[in-house]
Amino acid sequence: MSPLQIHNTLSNKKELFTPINGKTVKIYACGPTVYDLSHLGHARSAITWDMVVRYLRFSGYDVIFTRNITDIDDKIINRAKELGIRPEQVAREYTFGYWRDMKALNIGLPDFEPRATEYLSQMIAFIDQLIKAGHAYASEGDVYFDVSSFKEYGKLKKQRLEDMLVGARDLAVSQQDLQERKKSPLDFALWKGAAAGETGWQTPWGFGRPGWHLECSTMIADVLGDTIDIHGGGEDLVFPHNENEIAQSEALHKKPLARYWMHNGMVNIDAEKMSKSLGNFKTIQDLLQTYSPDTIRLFILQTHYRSPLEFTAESLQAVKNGLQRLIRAANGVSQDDAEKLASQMQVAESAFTKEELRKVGAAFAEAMDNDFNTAEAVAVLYGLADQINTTAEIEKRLSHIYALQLYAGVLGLTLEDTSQNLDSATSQEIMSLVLQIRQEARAKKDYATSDLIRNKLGALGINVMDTAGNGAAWERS
RNA sequence: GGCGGCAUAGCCAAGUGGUAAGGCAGAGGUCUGCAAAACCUUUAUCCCCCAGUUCGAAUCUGGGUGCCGCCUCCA
Repeated sequence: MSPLQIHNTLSNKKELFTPINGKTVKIYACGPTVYDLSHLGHARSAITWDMVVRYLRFSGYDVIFTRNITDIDDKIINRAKELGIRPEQVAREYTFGYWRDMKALNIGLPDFEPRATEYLSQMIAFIDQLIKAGHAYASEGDVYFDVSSFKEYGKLKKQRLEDMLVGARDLAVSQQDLQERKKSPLDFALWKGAAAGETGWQTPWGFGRPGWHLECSTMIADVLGDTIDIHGGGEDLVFPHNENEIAQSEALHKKPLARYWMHNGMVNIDAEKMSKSLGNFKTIQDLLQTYSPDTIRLFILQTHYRSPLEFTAESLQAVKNGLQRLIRAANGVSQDDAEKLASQMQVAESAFTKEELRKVGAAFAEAMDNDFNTAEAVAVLYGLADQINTTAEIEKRLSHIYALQLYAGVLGLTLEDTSQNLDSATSQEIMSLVLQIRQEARAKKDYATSDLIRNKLGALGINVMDTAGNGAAWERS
């Protein structure tokens, strides 16, 4: 097994990755709250975990990957009010939207994808256990986690309780009535009371809905177990979300929630974080109008997952241009090669075992083993493209094409050549051009040429029909 | 105010002690009827500034400056 190193937010260091149980790796990543269209920030997060899962599987691990969907939340309820529809409808619409976008971006399906509304009974049981264990208390229809009961609170964010209290003071002033129900401003809601008629569920503590952090703790315990190998999420979730997950789960189970905590960096626009609240986001749907899924993925993977990623149209265009070279190389530069490629992939696969490609594989693995350094891994892909383009030896070309496709695939890049896919407007123009050339041949009484065109088109399933005075019309037969 | 992170060429971006990957853009060239593609050459004596440690630092230490994130919903 490879000597994979992973940066762990808990220790703030790179650590050698060793799974709890042999080759099995249990991963949980925080998914979206479905109240609006997904944007590039969601894409970065999803692509990051997709890349991690793909590489771990490529390295020989059996990965169990779980990603949740938060489908009940204040933001969803507020959105529903704005739109005048039920929260369930909002959640359903944007859940489908998320799935559509993830599929478009070639992101693999998680092995489990629990939704918060499927976990009410488990969440209620979780709260009940926390109360019985003295880690939570009910207060006027709400239930709060007692932060003072969990000594390690703040270990992920690495902030002392006293310092956090200072920070929480302003909030306490602005939300006086809320704070009066809590023992400490740092205590967070496990359950929020709701008025009758609002969306909610009945519990021993009253009618209401779950706090946001609770679902992740509950789902992890239910789907994967008390301690998982890797927990992933956006950097902005470190505090309070992930910190609170740790508090809930570890207070109850007395075991570490996750051994490795991984966090992806934010996407910035004009040096500011892309976020819903700032309104400066680019939706995945919008981006896909202009850029291919591979372009978006390569744009994200050319930066290390923990670094901030600056979004500009220029850099996305630059990636698009660079990707062209990889695609051309991966699909054979000439038509000849493309045809041979299909029939000789077997040859390529056997040639792939040769020594020179071992070095390429080692370079790729070395990059990825270093905390998933995809920027370096991408450089390996470009190196392969150079090799392909500078040799005329067919066997070497094929084996390197095989390697390029293989490693690109580990990064989730398809390198699919869509350069010859024509839209219908373009097809119309081309037919118009062909028929114009044919018309000029007929005008010169060059019937050999005009008949050749008509017969060839006929063989392609296109009927050409000459008219008396309006040139020729065509249709698919 | 507290905590954390970042500063590398025109742009994007790797590199955490051994003498600056890769991509884009630019320049020159080869090939070509002309293009395109592809290929070759070229583009940071230097990695925000100052001081220090070291035989040796973009990489370590200290001090500045600037930017960002979290502390409130957020991938």
